Amino acid sequence: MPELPEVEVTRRRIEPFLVGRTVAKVRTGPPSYFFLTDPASLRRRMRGRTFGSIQRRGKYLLARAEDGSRLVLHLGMSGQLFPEGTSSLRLLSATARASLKPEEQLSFAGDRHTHLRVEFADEGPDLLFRDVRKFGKVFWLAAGADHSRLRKLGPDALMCEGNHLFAASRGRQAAVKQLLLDQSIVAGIGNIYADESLHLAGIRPTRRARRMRRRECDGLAQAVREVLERAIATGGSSMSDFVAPDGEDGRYQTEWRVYARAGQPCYHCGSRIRRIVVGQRGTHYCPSCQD
DNA sequence: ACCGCACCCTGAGCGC
DNA sequence: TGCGCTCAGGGTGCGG
Repeated sequence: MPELPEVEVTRRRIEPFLVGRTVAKVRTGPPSYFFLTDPASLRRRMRGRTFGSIQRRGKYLLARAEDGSRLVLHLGMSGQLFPEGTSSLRLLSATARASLKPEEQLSFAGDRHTHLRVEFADEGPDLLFRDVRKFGKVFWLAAGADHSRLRKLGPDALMCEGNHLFAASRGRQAAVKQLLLDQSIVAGIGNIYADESLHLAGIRPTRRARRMRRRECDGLAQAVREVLERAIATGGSSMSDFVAPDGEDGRYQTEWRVYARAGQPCYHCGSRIRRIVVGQRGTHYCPSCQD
């Protein structure tokens, strides 16, 4: 599931395939809630644009055209953004993979889950946005326009600060983990990095936010930044479907301390990692390191 | 203002 | 072998 590190890795690797290129044609799937801008309108508005930069805000990507209009993308749960011809087995489900010959698995051309394809005026590869679960989002923002989804975002999680977490947690009965997952408080943290950050900070995910002391908020903010920076440096976490635009897997999943490790020993103290549910999310923690 | 929960979707993995 | 069920998760929006 793409969170801040996976989105940032995607941004960096997609940049050379986007910046400076002019859109010749856009192909889309049918209208669905995936398209917050109607696909016909999106195709029309993108044609002829030249992209000047691609930025990230929380888990959103914003590709900026020369006139200040922007293509906004959210990868949702299973979104994949990559140039045509990317070779990765993760672009296919296990069953789809099994039905293909090995040579057909090497280069992905598009399928029914590919909702957006951008063709450019040059000879370079198309850009594809594939999303099996369709929780991703695409919309177009005219120059100077804003969108409620972007307006609501808190400061980027890479800039997470203790005083901000402390202020935001005052009077909140909810678990501190839910605070971290609230994109309007800090933008970019998802389920994996919330659990990982809380373990590094030694704080139990169920701790009521209002009980957090100032010093603990400082420690948690630092842990969030450390975990996210390390995850970016290792190419993000690859589970079933995250694939960077160059087809390479991330490696951070090999460094998970608690996520998906229920029943296994804590690397720090040897206690068995527990799995509980917090705010309808699977939550993993060490009962002895985190209190 | 805050909080719990339903909802959107598909594939994997299970039991029968 | 195959069907039907459950689960996973981000973000929004609803009702309490």
